[in-house]
Amino acid sequence: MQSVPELTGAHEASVLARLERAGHLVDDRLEAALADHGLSVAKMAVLNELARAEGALPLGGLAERLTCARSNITQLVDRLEAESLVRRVPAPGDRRSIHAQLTEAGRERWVAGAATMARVEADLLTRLSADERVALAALLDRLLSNELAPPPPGPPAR
Amino acid sequence: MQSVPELTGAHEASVLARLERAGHLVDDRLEAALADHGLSVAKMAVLNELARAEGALPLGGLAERLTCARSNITQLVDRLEAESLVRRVPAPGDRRSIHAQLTEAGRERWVAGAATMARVEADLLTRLSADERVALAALLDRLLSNELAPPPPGPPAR
DNA sequence: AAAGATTGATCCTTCAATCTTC
DNA sequence: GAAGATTGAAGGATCAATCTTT
Repeated sequence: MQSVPELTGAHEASVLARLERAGHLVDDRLEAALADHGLSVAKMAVLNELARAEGALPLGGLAERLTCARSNITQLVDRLEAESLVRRVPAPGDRRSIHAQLTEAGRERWVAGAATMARVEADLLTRLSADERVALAALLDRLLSNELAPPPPGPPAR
Repeated sequence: MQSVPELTGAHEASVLARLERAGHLVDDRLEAALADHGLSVAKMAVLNELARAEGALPLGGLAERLTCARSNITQLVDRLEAESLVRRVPAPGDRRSIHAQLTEAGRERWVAGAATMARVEADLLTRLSADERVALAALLDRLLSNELAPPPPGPPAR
């Protein structure tokens, strides 16, 4: 049993730990509020894209916009279709492709869900002043700048 | 929320959206790095508690420390035990209770995993100065102050 | 062969129901 | 009956393999 790892990590971890907790807090609040409408964050993401598209979208396109695996979309749409919130329609030109479309019920649920999400988000941000929101956004942007540019020197982490 | 609904809405969402993305970024990096050791963030959380405990912990106690459902621990420990990283031992005084204990292999994997996590975390924070880290932590704390005190006036969100 | 979608396996998480022990 | 743990069902996500169409 060698010496306890971390210690130097304590300082760093605390910032990232807060970040994780904050992310989960937002997630949990949204999930809980959407559950009242029989919705979830994952379902709302699909409904959102479909509503913004003002028409049908290929399943692969949905996967791309939500940056997730195509098989994930297959199952998500399965559940949404079982609830009649979304409909699968054959793609016009290409018989390989399948498009997803909002139903009337789906559009109504989306409206309700979007209103709920906006309320939860506004609620969470009441603790921060306008200046603080700007400052937080800026700091997160600097952290996120990492996303497309993994540091050059040495292997990232192994 | 009395002024310009659309604009403030977009503004709020962008801060929260960044928060979610940042949270996922951290998660994904940790998950990818730990995968090289056959570990995951969830498994590391269990290993961490067991290592800190310097002995055996009841499964219910683990669920409490990780603030998750007890059934989650059951399955997590199932998988860890299948890999011989953790061992289930009968609790001394109470025949209802079962304790989990790190094996030697488990302790070794934990050491490797902890080192990897520390590296990933340090790596992610290189983009922020010491001052920025402090500022970010403070802002997140204010956001988190919401956690145990859901605003009193009016129904939270429905 | 490559693109689009699905299926099957696995992991992570929760809830409700169950079983044993207290 | 209540506490501790497990099981079963389900949502959510990923990857590898498969099937159809291009």
